[in-house]
Amino acid sequence: MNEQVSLLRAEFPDTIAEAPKVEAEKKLPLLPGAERYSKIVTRFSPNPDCVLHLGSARAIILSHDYARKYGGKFLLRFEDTDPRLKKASLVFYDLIKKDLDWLGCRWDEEYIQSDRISTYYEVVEKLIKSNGAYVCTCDPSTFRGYLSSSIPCPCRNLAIEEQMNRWRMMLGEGYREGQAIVRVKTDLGHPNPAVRDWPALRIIDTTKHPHPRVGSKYRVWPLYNFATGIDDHFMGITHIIRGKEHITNTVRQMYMYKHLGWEYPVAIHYGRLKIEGAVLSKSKIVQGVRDGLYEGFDDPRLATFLALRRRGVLPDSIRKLIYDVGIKPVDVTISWQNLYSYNRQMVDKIASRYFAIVDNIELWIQGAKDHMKAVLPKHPEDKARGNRELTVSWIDGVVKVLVSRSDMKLLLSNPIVRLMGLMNIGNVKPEDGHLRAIFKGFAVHEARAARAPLIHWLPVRDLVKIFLLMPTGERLKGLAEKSLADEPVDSLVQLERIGFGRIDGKQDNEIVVYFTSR
RNA sequence: GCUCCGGUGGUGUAGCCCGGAUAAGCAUAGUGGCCUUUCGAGCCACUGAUCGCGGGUUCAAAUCCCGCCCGGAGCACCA
Repeated sequence: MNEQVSLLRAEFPDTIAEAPKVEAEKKLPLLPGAERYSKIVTRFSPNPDCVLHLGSARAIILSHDYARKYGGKFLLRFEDTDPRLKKASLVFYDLIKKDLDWLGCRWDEEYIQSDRISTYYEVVEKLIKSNGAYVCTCDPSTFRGYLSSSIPCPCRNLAIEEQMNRWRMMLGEGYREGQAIVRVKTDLGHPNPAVRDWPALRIIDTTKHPHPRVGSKYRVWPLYNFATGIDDHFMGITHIIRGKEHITNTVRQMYMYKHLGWEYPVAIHYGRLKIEGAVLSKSKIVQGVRDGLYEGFDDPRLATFLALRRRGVLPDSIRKLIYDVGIKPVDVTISWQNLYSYNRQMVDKIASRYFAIVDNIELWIQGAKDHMKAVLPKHPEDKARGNRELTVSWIDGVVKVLVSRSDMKLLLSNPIVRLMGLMNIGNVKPEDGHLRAIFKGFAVHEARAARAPLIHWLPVRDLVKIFLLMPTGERLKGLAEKSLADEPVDSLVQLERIGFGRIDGKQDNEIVVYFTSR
């Protein structure tokens, strides 16, 4: 068995889930009402009108992980029943699945509501025949009038045959868009007017607004509560984990369940998850991308999963964050620091170290010998990873290195400063366009004894250009040691004293690094 | 306005349902120290909430009750 695992790991490193997840899973609180079911079934049901972002993380991770924890099933269901206002786009069906894969939330079954229209038609007929629904032809504003005074509209109590007749007219060409709607009967005296006789199916002119998948095949489309309620029942969902904006929807749907003699699943509602400063509105994201305000759905300024992945955030960091936040109905505004902290704990172990400088200044060192070599480990705790070597030589009788301009103050105010892995220097003075310093020995312990700051540096030769993309969208040009070029695309690295990043690509002798965090 | 829900240190969370054990645990951020050829990780210490406000019940309340204030969600032929 172990042999097989190690073989698998060697061949397909991505197929094996790693340990941190197990540790995090311990913190998942018990699922309410789990004992009532022999098998837990959860679902994630996005509208494919945008890519997924951090705001969906609670629904996805909790639904998936609870299903796994209890040995149940996790379903993916695309809710694309609005060809007009919240119209789906074909690309998003695919991108959403990629997001889920990346998050490690593999689904057991997949459904698309636009494939299930006939099911909804069957149920609505059953519902009409059992006097649980009716076809309303009232003008919306007149209907609202009846509703607010708890008066049944003239359509509500028509005979069932007449209702069926109207329903067939809806399906045919008997009514135009907006002229008829199916409503589910509830309690007209319900304290919340929003619950009273809610709309279940409406007509959409799909010749004008074709559905991206099924075109103009259907003109009667179910609304959210109807489609979701039916699917949750037929798919055997035991636990619905969704945002608290759906609380009244739960109340609405329970009326339908009662009409049909179904048992409503356990519904858990969580609050909105925001992250400071980030735009988490799907319409704004889509609009921003379309207008060119963002580079794409993976623009580092966005909190989409695509962007987080590109920036080097690991899915398990998001998972840990979600576990930490829990399932309360209150809205939470997470700080990026929190995410970064979880991420660092994992990335620190895997990221190799390199020197890089964004804004450099030359430092000329007198008294140092020619041909020096600094040997630094790629990872301080994992020596097996090997070393990187930086060499410096005399140029016009001095050793020239590059240091970060941001270290200037530190260089000028300390009697001794250590260039990591190379030597100690002192007497730093600014000169026209560069800094000048004097060699002060090699010994680390001397630097430590003098409480000398340690700074990173670069040789003036053997460098690669880097292009650093910051989370703010800012683009910084810089230089890094040559060995950074050996890092494969997609690997996570630490640019020492700058922060963590992900190698995004290499082009024109330049390495593109997406900055993750300090 | 109506119908719901919630308010614990900068941020997030535990505890409250079944009131008492340290007048509040943890994480993160902040500060200091140790360690260390990174401003990372690790270790240690410190800072920081009288638990939204006021009243009540009780020997005892963050935990129960009432009022108030504040915040959020819903009130679409959207999901």
